[in-house]
Amino acid sequence: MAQGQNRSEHTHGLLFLTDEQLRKGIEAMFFAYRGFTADPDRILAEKSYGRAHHRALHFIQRSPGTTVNNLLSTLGVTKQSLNRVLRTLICDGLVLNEVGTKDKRQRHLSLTDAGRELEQALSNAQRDRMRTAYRQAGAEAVYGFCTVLEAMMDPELKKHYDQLTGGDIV
Amino acid sequence: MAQGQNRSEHTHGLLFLTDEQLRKGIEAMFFAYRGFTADPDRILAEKSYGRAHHRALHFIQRSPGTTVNNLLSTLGVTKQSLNRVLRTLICDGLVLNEVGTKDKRQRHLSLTDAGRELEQALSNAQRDRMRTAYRQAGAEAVYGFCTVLEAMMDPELKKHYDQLTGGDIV
DNA sequence: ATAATATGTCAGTGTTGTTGACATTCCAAG
DNA sequence: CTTGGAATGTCAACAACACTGACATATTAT
Repeated sequence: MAQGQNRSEHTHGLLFLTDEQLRKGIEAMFFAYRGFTADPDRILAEKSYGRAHHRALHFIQRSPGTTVNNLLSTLGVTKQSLNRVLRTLICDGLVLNEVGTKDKRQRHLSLTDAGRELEQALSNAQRDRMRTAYRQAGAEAVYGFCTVLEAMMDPELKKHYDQLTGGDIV
Repeated sequence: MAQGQNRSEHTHGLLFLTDEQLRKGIEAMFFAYRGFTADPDRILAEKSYGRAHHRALHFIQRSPGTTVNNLLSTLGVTKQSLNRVLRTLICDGLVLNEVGTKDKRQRHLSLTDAGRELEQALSNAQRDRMRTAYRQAGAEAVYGFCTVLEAMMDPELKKHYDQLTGGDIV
């Protein structure tokens, strides 16, 4: 089968890649990322929130009780930038900010019911497109998709990714 | 939560996808895109350009002589936003702006030698990471990577993508 | 006691996107 | 030939979201 041929190239350790092939991958990333954010963006625009709010909600949902510092290094932004977003989310009653019990300097972040509701709406929109794309492409393609994306990450960000996803494949 | 899923489900034509699996793909996209733009961003920062300049240079290089309108719909931004970027690139002598011969309303955009030089530097940085990731992941994974990304695009953007890449695989 | 850590906040700046309004140039249809 | 519309350029104002730098406040660690 064709797969065997492809794999044999891989076992030789040398994948012949033209600039055209690489350029195509670059453009695929560009166009796909637009689609990736399009659906949540529409919901966010209604509530006059932005992508930064979505990201904060997502990672707080993913790690309830996380600290500000941890969220900072996951998102890779400055505390001033994150603070602007967090302040509005806390004021709007979407995020809870609780003083740590062990270390009272820390603030533990979690979602309120309203926060969970919005996060769900955003995630559902994004997952719907993801699910459709996955089904259209097939399981093997999905496996390859994640493998390449993981290989593209900066090591520092890969750590956060592995920590969140548990390190297992797809 | 269910952990019994494997590729065999693909043969059934129905991919069973948990929210966890989809969430993982979403996070992979987020973290990978950061890596995807990191290297060009460093070069751009030195020259006090931004990502928008990179995108303009890329697509002008890709379709020399393209019109402003075509570039607009490829990039998916307003003409005012693009114009700000184009103006600096033209003033800095990186982009040529020539009145159309057939239709003199149109402006045909192309890169100067200096423009090509910067575009090459940016593209090389981005392709290097892409190449490394491709080699690390293998040919099959690359095929799947592109397949899923293509399935994620909005139909309108997919047209531009197909037009640029010629529609052939990887 | 002092230093370091975790967090919050203020002020300023830059890039990149948005709308809205308006001028110019030019093609094409009446 | 006039008129409508398309393609382009530009001005102004504004918002989101990133940055830096400086400073304040608890709290913990040494």
